[in-house]
Amino acid sequence: MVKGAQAGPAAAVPRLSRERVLSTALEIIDKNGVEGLSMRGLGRALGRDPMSLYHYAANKTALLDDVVELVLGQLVIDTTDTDWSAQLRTVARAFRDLAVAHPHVVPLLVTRPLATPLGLRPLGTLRPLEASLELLTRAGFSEVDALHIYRSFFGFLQGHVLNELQELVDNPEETDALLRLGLQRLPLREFPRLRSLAPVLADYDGAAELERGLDILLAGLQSQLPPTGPPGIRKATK
Amino acid sequence: MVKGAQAGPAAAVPRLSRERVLSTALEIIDKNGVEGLSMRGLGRALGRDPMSLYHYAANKTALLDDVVELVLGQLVIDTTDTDWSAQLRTVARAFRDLAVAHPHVVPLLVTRPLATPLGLRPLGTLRPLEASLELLTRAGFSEVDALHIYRSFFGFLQGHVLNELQELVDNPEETDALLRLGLQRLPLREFPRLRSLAPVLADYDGAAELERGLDILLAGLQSQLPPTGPPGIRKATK
DNA sequence: ACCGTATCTCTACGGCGTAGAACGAGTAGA
DNA sequence: TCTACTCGTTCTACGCCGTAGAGATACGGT
Repeated sequence: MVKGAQAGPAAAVPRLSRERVLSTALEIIDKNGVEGLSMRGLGRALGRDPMSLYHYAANKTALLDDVVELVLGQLVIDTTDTDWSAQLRTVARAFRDLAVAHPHVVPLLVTRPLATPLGLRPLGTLRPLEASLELLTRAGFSEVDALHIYRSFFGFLQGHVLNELQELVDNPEETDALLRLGLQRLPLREFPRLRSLAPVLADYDGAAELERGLDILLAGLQSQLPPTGPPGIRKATK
Repeated sequence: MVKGAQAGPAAAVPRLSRERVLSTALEIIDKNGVEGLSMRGLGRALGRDPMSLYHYAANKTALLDDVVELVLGQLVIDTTDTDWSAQLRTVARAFRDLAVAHPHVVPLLVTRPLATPLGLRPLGTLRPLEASLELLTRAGFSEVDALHIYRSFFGFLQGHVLNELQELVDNPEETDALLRLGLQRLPLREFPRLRSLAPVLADYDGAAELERGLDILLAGLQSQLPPTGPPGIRKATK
């Protein structure tokens, strides 16, 4: 018998690795949603016994945290950008792009931090926080203010994608907005406003809405929290 | 034999009802989290066969939607308030109070709308939307602007509670902030800012943070979207 | 006394996460 | 060359899960 063993009816698999495990998990989630991912199914997809996965993650919840890391790791923040609000805008767009590219991961994105304590999360999920702090303190904000801004900013982003990715369409083959969204079920008496908004709801533009929100938020931050620190020479917008 | 049948070794149960089913489900979630709720466990808690629950909900996901309705139904909006931004402030505080009272329900609150199309959700979960639209159009906003404001507002609220309810503490019996949050695990080189923020992170004040955020958001909305409609005589803050 | 309906129970199926022990191949030391 | 050890993997098994399908029971109206 050959030693390499590269053949086989189901094509023997090359080798297992953390990367292959996690990216396959992400693929399954992208296709079938979080509920559609099981250790057994993932094992099947990798041509391995489910138990072999426990070499790469302590348990299923840890694996989910790692999937979050895999996605959030793609979010790059340029901490050397001297225009902090422009940089945040760029990050916001990148974050939205990620969410739109992986809508089924969004539940994990917003939900895992409620279960896993900060200090135990995969490092990749904490880098955006560290980088934001770096960016903002370099821009002259105090550490405390930097944290406030980070929180408003990512809170806003999470709220935005949760809004944008809401399930609206009930009946895709219908063309009339009201029927498409299934709003005809709502009692006319109780929900007149909502029903009359059907056409508006039906053509939500996420990218535009994000920009509008950013305008408000960044303007608000700029007026409430002028950079106080010494680092560079400020333009003194105030 | 008696007809009432009120006795029994495990004290026969009075009667099942939608309300009892849902409020027991909520209790279990409050105690054990969403993952801790199973149809079988819920049946056990009610002294009934699990299958009897399917008389009150089509399946488990519908039951979860109904739990969201049970919680969100407690959010009252006074659509007759002539000061829309004050009313939103009140609603914001009530929403936060609900989230703090039922932290384990928050994952459902933010996550179920991603799975259930608008038109198929329990009516109680849509009432805050309808009421907000009513409040804002009465205040003179166009329907479209009212929707925009609703979205920024609830997006902000969701972002806020997700921030506030993040799991931070790793080691509760520790007194030093860094160790309490488990941040000593983070490589000093890569996470200097985050580590130095440990004491600040450790005493997060959710209520105060909410007010700060509301200040920014409401001011922003007020400046970006002055009421345009005709209804009442406006105070013309502008 | 009867029936229809609403409520509830029984049984069973296929799937889940993962504990515990065993296995096989590869590597390093003797 | 033999041996000991490690690492990735697999096998088997346990106790959960959601829920389909069919049947039992209780009850309100006639």
